[in-house]
Amino acid sequence: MVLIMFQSDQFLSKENLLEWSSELDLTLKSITAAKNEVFLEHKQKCHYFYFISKGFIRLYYLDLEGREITHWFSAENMMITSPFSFFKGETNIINFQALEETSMLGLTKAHINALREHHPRANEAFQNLFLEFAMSLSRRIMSIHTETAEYRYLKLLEQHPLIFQKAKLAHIASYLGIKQQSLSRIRKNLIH
Amino acid sequence: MVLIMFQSDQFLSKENLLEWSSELDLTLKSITAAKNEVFLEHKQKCHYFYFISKGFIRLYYLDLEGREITHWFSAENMMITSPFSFFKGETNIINFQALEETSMLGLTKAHINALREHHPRANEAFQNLFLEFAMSLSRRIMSIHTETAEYRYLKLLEQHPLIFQKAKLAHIASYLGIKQQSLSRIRKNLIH
DNA sequence: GACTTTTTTTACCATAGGGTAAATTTTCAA
DNA sequence: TTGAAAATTTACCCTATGGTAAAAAAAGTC
Repeated sequence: MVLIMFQSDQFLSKENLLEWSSELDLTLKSITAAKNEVFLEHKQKCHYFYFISKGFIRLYYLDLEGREITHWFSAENMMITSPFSFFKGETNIINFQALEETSMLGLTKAHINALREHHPRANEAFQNLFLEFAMSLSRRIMSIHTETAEYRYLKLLEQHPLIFQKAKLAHIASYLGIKQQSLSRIRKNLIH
Repeated sequence: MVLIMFQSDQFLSKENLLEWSSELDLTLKSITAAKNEVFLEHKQKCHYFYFISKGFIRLYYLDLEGREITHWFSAENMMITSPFSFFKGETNIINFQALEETSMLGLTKAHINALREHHPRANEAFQNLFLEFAMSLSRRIMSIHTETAEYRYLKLLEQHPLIFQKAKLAHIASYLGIKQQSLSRIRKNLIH
């Protein structure tokens, strides 16, 4: 039903993941996606927790009218999955699209369980990822409920300028919860 | 900064918590709050992960104009805390208010660590709580972005009728992200 | 049961953002 | 470099929700 994306903390770096995995004789899957490729579609099952080594990803779903709604952006050194599918075994409703050529490590549930069991720091790091994810979602709801679209746009621009380099304004508008025309109007009024 | 609330799953029942705690010689704190009492205020530190044995709780924060915004409701057999404060040690920004006479168990971080370490099922259950919490927040953002206020009102009424028995319409309006007058108008338009 | 306080509704106008559609600008490919 | 496609902006009018304030209804208190 929903998806997870985490800003990877200091422990869940590419180097740590590879080192710990090799100690445990685990081989993480290498996954690449071309620019604009949707490498995981809704209605499919999500088999991996993805670590993004390089690239940029947009997660989106379709509303009742079939319009794409961007749910999250995810950059290098972040981890994403579709929790409802990956953890709960249901079919996924989120599309994962690479906005540029992207390379990832794919961790299966077995990989994650092994890492958590044998590396206390990995266990802590995963726990922390979930916590950070939940907190960022809470903050986002609070932001929607107390801030204007204009202010949310400015904050996103300031805090995540990378998104504006990689994604289309249509993607950003739906992430902010408004239509592209409204975002365009907001941008115009700011310049004035 | 933000808060957590979880629908307790089958493992994190009051009975299990008490049984496992007594096996480990842990004494959980008994906490009660009178009707309308704010038992944890913003700017205070949150020392507990609360299990609600009996009662009903509203979590709210103040926006820039000082208006109360309801962030979550929480009923019996659910667990809540302010993760930013409880897990990260920062000061809390959420007010915890009992909407009726409420009794709770207070678990400290030491309690939770001990339970997770010695009871694999408790560990799983806590992991699952975080996951469910994050998924429900994701769903809520998707709902805000794709559904009208009227539809979200009707869905809340259908899925969580208890809230309408315990909370004021002003609380519910701010939870839905609208003003009380707007909720009142929506309700009026539905009746006719 | 009358008074007070709280909660909820109503009204009126203002405003942010949506719907549709077209114009413009940018990007990309031949 | 030019033409086609994609992305972005603009325009016009519409609708949902907000702001302010008052009225009505409900709940609590003596």
